[in-house]
Amino acid sequence: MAETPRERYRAQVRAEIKEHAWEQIATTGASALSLNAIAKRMGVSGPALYRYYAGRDELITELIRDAYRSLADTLRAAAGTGADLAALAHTLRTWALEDPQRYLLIYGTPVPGYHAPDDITLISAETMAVLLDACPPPPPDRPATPFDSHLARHREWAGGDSAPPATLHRALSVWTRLHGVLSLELAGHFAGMGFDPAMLFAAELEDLLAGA
Amino acid sequence: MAETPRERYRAQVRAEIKEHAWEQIATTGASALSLNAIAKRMGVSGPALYRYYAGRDELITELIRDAYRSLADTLRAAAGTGADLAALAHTLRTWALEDPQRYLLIYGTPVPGYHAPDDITLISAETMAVLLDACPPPPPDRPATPFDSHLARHREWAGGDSAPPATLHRALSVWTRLHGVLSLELAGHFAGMGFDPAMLFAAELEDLLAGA
DNA sequence: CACTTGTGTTAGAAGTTATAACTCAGCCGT
DNA sequence: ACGGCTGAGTTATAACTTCTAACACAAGTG
Repeated sequence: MAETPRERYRAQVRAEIKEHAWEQIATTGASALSLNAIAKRMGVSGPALYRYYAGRDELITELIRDAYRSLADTLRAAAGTGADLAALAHTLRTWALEDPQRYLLIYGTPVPGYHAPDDITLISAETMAVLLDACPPPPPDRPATPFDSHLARHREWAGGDSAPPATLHRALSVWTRLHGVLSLELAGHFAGMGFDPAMLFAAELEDLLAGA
Repeated sequence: MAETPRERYRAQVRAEIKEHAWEQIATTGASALSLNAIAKRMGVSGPALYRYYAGRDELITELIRDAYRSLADTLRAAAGTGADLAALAHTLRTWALEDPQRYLLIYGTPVPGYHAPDDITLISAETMAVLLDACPPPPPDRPATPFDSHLARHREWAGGDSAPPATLHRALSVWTRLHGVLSLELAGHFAGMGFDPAMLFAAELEDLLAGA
């Protein structure tokens, strides 16, 4: 390693910038993130930040990477302590509610032109792998659905994993259903409806577990 | 009515502005929508647009309103021709794929400070009402889930509708599950996975119909 | 101890939203 | 039909934004 003092300082400043960026994103949203405002809060002048990030896009990309990383680590840590699918779902929801804008930075509206770097899609795959491992194998008596057979032939995804198509299907259902409830909750679409989103989340989860 | 020529012209220009706005949103996303760019494309100078919209926020609010309106009208029209829940789901998906950014303008990442005007939430309720009407009543033998009983006591939502809690629950499941698949598809999260999102959508829908 | 490297500075270009002041064309009532 | 008011479009300006360029200087490096 041999960290020079300058590298150490550089890393520290980069981290500080990201910290302020998260703070700002949490209050004003990612689209309104301003390098200038961050600089002002750090007591330096605008262009100074360009020594550390090539531009706004690179900073946001780094934040997205960190968000993916945080989610993957959180879920993997939970799985490591023997959490089952239900506990994993709860971990996901807690992580999302902890910082809604962080969740939405990953799963929210994408910028049309933007393409994530390859390493980010790798981290995303890691998250899916944790989810996949937590999905119990399907009972052997259940007939394969059309989507199952489709998955058997089309799975560039999870190449290393030897899970049967029905399990892949299940993981996808878990993912999309939990995301469906979570994203609508975070976006405030349940606001005027009176019920507790946590209970809808629990109901959907219950349904998923019963179906296994 | 008695439309004066000026009112007529004003309405026409407002419509033209929105048209260009949609075009721009489709290609660059809502966050990058620029009044200046619209003005340039219309051959007028920047501040001219402020005669028609008080600012960027008002224009976007109007676009959001139109998006909700379009979705509600589309679904209601489909329901009017006797479409069942499956057909309605297909209509929703078609509408979303037709202009992904329009869907995401409604259901994507919200701006933290933003609160939609009341009339918009009314249109949203209209959409939910269509969905609710298409949900078949639950078989009477099924026991109420915890969420069902929760809904029975907490439903500021759908006050006029006399649907039983189990039907409300079903409508919420339909909404959140279809949205889960759709939003991840539109955001490109299924990109590298190889399978056809339409088939996952169909599988989720099938599951919903079977559960009824 | 001198030198190179990198950090922060100011200046400035090219954008953006938005307001103010002004010109002028077109509608409207007399 | 004609004068006046209303409102549309203009330019100028302020206050922002991202980002580049040129410069000063402090710090680590040999």
